[in-house]
Amino acid sequence: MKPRVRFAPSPTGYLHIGGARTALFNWLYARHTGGTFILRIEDTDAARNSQEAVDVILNGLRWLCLDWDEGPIVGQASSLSSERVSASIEVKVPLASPTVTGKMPVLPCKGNFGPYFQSQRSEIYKRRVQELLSRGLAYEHEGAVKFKMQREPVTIHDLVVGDVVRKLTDREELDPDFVILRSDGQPVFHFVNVVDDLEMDITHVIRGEDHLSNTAKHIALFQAFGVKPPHYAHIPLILNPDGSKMSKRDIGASLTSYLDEGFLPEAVVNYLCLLGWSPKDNREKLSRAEVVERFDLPQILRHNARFDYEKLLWLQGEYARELADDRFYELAVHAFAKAGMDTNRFPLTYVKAALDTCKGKFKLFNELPAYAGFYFRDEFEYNADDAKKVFIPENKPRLEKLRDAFAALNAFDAATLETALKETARQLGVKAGALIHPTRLAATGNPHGPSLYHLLEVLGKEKSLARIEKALAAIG
RNA sequence: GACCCUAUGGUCUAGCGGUUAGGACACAUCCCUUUCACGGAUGUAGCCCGGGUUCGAUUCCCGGUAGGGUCGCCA
Repeated sequence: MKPRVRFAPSPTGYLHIGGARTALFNWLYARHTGGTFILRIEDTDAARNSQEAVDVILNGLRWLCLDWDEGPIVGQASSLSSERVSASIEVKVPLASPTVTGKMPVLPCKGNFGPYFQSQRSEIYKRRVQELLSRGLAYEHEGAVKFKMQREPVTIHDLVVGDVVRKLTDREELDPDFVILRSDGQPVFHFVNVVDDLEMDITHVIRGEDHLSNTAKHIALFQAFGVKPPHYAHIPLILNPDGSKMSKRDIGASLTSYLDEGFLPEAVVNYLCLLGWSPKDNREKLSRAEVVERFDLPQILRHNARFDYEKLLWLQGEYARELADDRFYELAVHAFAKAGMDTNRFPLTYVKAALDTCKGKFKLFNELPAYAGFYFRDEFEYNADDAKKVFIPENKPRLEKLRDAFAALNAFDAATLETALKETARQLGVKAGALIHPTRLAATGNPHGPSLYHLLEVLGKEKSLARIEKALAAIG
């Protein structure tokens, strides 16, 4: 029987990076085994539910290209533009318009085990509570319904951790029973979670280790219903760099923050794979297909891992460098637009030529406007520290001579510019650097950037000379 | 407090009853490039502590310590 695995987030308007990795591991296991990946929305907390909150989850998964076989159908109205989804990865999520009824998310779903929103499954839960009640396995208590928990230790057979014998804590020793139906009539998480897994024929539960202790309750519930519990795999948690628990308000805890910073989803996915899982052959950079092929539960590590932003950034650089041109342009244009720069005002060939000089030289797309903004605006500040160093009186006559040399040029391509600059330096009896640095600052305002000769070629003779002229005036 | 999980350089990890304990990120130095980035080379740095088993433990067992998790009418 093919595995049926699920990711069951609750819509809080926020998708934790750890939750994203849980989704990823579930997805990987389903794809590796040829099983079914199910997305179930645990929206029992009506107060927090909204279409937007559900969209955060759906869009987050779509961004990471984690497609699901059963669950809500994603609409085209998604706030995430499709161009941000890797072209190299087939997205199986069918597109359709979502229907929204009131405040509750009622997206059309696919799959034969629906509904996939817990808010629509109350009848099922009611029936299951009655079942336990009538069989004497649960009882009413102060308006709520409590489940008669066994007092003996429960053995959890975990695919990652191994056999765990969960004994009662001293509190549970006093009263091991727990509430399954609140006095307001709402069933609690432990109960709905088990009932849904049971009704949806879930075979593997892959979730964070924070659920390990509570698994005893879940197993007891399955047994009460006379059903064999699914296989459990508890994966280690993601910690802050300082080793503390990564909670909602910590930097980098939200998946959305990586999208906002201009990370590539393939870099995020690759990095997340490496956190708590290893291919064990010293390889780090792995394509999605390679991970799907190698991924399996026994290779999952047992200890928590700290989030290493620098390593993610390294992977980001790796993937950014080898982006296909079309996608690179799209992401770059998007980054400029986000920074308030409309590159559409410039000829497409100019934009592409400008971007070509930047490819592979920056990592995050959010860095791009600062890195290459000089291509798209003539007004910019000179880097103060660098200006102090290179906009000095003795450089003025040198820069004037270079301006004259450039002005005399017929061709204005990188090779010609390089020759002219080096020849000018030779005549001046100075190192090329004495001309390169002030010219770079004049043209871009920054001490760092694309290759000087190539950037001047893209800028063109007129703009290049104008900027040198302007710098000359600034030197005074 | 009780119960559970975990422990290899700063970080992510490979590994094994006998290894010069391997790789990656980061860091340092050098080369390339008169920017930055990339690439190349070199280097600093590690088996939590204490017992036990064993001819021999980083590896197996026990204890300690540390970190994390769970004990809700939150999910």
